[in-house]
Amino acid sequence: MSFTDANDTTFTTFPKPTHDHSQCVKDALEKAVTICQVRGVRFTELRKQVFQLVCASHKPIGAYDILDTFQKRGRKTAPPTVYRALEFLLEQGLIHRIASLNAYIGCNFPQEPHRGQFVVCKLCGEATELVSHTIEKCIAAAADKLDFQVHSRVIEILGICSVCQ
Amino acid sequence: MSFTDANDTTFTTFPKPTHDHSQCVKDALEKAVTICQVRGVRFTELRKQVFQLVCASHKPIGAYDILDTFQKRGRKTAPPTVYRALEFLLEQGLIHRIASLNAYIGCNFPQEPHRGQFVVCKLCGEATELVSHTIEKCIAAAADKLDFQVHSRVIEILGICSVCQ
DNA sequence: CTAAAATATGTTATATTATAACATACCATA
DNA sequence: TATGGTATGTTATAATATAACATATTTTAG
Repeated sequence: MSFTDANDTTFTTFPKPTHDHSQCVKDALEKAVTICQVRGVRFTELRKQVFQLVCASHKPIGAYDILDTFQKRGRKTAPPTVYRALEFLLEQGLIHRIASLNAYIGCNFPQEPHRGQFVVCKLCGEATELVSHTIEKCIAAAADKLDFQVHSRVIEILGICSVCQ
Repeated sequence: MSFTDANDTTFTTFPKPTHDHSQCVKDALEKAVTICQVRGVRFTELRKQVFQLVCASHKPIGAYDILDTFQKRGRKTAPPTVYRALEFLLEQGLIHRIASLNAYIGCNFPQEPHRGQFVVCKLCGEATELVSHTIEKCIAAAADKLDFQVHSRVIEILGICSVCQ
């Protein structure tokens, strides 16, 4: 599912339409449970449900989509409930926020702390995560030159994926 | 004001507090006028005013800040007026949008089409633009690997600038 | 020069995304 | 089992952005 190229970039490929997605969500959830256990943080039922909704597709999902789903399921929910769960998941690195879409996506490498880099298809909405050490290095070098302390980065590549071309 | 390093990255330095900013805005405006003339697009009074407000500082500025300024000046203005001017300026590459801040900043290299990369200080709000060809190349390589057509990118580095440390 | 078309702006209303502030519930542990 | 910390519920509102339609201005073709 993920591989590393000559440029030292780790990819997840765009998910094949054929892949077993329910398994994919199950795995992610299991991983997340373990991570939270190890860290001694509380992966509550609410947080689990939000996490599962975010992971329910490989398309970034909006906070209000999550809200709508909860409401359709008959759970009376207000925005802060969703946003607080998202905040927790972001802090734990279990999901990422795509700033250019105001949307959230499950993280493919939750074990290791890292800054995600994203490739997002403007047509189908599918997104995939990269971790390019070359880009990291290049940013680090530039920051160093400017004597700038990097706290976080937003790297998002928008365009058309191979399937949609 | 701008220089290029060994990594093939063009920087604008964070603006010195001492620099002659009114001159800086004047220059930017002049450049913009020329660019629009050459392209045969209309740099109307409204667009000029919005451009000048965006360039009035080196901090990214919000659409509603611009709106407020217009209103304080006695001009009755509604959001679409501002957003349409911003849209024009973005299309012409005269300004950039900082997605992680929902804010807009003047472009330092408006002549050449390029994708800006930004370094933004979370304390003082000052921002500076990079154009790193290494990052470009790295992204291009990754996109190529994924058979992905790149339309646009969002690259934003957030942290603390040298002055604020 | 003028009518028609294209472009730009004004105006009203509303959509979308996100947070503040305070109340209540739950849970770990001493 | 009281207590303090953490999580969630609830109400209201802030902040950002766009839709839809009306009017004005500019450009161009005849």
